[in-house]
Amino acid sequence: MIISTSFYELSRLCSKLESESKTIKKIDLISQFLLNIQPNETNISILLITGKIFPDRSEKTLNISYKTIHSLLKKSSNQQVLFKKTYNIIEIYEEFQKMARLSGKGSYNQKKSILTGILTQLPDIERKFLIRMILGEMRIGVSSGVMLLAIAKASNIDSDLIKNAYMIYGDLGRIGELAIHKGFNAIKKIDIKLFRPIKPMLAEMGVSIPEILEENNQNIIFEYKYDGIRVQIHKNFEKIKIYTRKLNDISEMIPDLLSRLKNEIDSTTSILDGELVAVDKTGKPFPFQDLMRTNIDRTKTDLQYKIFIFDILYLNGKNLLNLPLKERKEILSKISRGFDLAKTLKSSDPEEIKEFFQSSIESGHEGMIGKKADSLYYLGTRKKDWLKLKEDFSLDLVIIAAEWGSGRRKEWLSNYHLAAKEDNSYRMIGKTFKGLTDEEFEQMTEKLLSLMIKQEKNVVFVQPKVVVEVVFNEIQRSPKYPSQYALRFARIKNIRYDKSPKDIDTIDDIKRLYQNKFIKKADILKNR
DNA sequence: TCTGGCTGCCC
DNA sequence: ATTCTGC
DNA sequence: GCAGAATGGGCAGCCAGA
Repeated sequence: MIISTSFYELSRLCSKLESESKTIKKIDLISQFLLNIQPNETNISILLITGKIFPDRSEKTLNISYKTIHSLLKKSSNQQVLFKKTYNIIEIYEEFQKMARLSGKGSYNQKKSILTGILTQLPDIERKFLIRMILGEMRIGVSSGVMLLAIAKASNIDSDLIKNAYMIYGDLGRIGELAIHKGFNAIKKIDIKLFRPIKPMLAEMGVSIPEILEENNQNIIFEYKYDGIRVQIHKNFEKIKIYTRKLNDISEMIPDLLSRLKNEIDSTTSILDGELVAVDKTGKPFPFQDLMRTNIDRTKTDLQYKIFIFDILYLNGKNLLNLPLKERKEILSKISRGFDLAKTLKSSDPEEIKEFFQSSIESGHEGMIGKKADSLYYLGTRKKDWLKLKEDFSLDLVIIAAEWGSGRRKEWLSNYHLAAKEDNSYRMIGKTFKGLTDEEFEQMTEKLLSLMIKQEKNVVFVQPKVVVEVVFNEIQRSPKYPSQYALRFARIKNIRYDKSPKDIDTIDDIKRLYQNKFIKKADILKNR
């Protein structure tokens, strides 16, 4: 007789994982669990433990998140349920599938009633983890990385092989199922397949040009870093698809480029890596924000899409991932018949490299990326082999409010509302939670509480006294903040207890910075 | 039919 | 996306 | 050095409710 695993047992595992900090022990717990459940539960258990519900390469979504769950919990908290149902893992998963299939009129309410049904029946521990699964935040210290190791342990297959299979296949649950129940040969067989996107390699943050040169033995290829959407192009003769970093298909966004790719890439089959941007007729790039505005009337602008290709992963049936970058680049330049390639520089002269960086900035781009010339293409991971440098800016701003954190930041005010000066008041231009150490969070919490004016829900409003130096990468148009501006990627660089809020930067300063960026960037509002 | 809120997905 | 922290 | 957690802004698309 087959005994299916209850959702309670899965929740118990999650609970144990939450209280266990050692990675090795987590791996132990998970692999034991995976070996004890039924074969047809492996796939979905892996997805649920890692908070995924649906695999990376999947169009399915629940369209349920924090707000919905919060409102359901408020309503259902006083309902008494007399007959509790016990769910097994598969039943829970079927409910998720059912919710994902719903769409159209009445679907949202239907989803809510399904979810309420489940939530009211589940005991606390199961409810807690079910909610976290839906939110995609398990907070149990297990994401794909640890899960891969657990699968490797349970299947007794080398973890690098498992990892590689996952990065190629894009479905951790299925990889686990194959590894544990079909074994080594099934995993080894997994190879790149056209129109099944693979996880792109990622870059780490770099500090400086000398650091990049030193890190990589001077043997570096530098490349412009374009501010757009990372895209992976799959091409089989006439058929072309474009995928994003998270493996979603965005081919429909750029029909013009598809036909250019047909004509200007000389290959029968290929997979290419690049960045999608929008430029005006002089070649100036539009801000990222405007690249994303796909539903405005484009007939009144001179906006056109471009992809700058910088890598090739596959050509005419051959996997190129294990060729050194410089060889992949050579192949790429051979097959491009006029299609745009990312601008590159091979040099170890710091002065020349600095000029290259400056020219990227002057052309309106984001910065540059230094890549080790003999590095292989590591799927889905950040490696020191690729180091990025971006232009950044800084402002002195004042904290006008703060939000209580969650998880390990529960006891601290950890998310700060930042404001610039305007006349004699302060106008909010964004939030940040980045840049402080635990110790600094602690001190900052104490300081801000001493300046508290009032608390509303999760937000503590304070007298504008604490000045911080905030680093960011761009000033954006904001539809949400009264100042009409917002900072992109804001983080605190320094706490300036020495500085008075009277002397901080002003909304006028910010406005000027915003307008200045259009010297280098294209302006979508110009012709409208 | 319009508006606003929520979610997902880009960064 | 960026940053910090524990392993 | 890696993996995970904690959170940022804007835009499109969908749905509910007025």
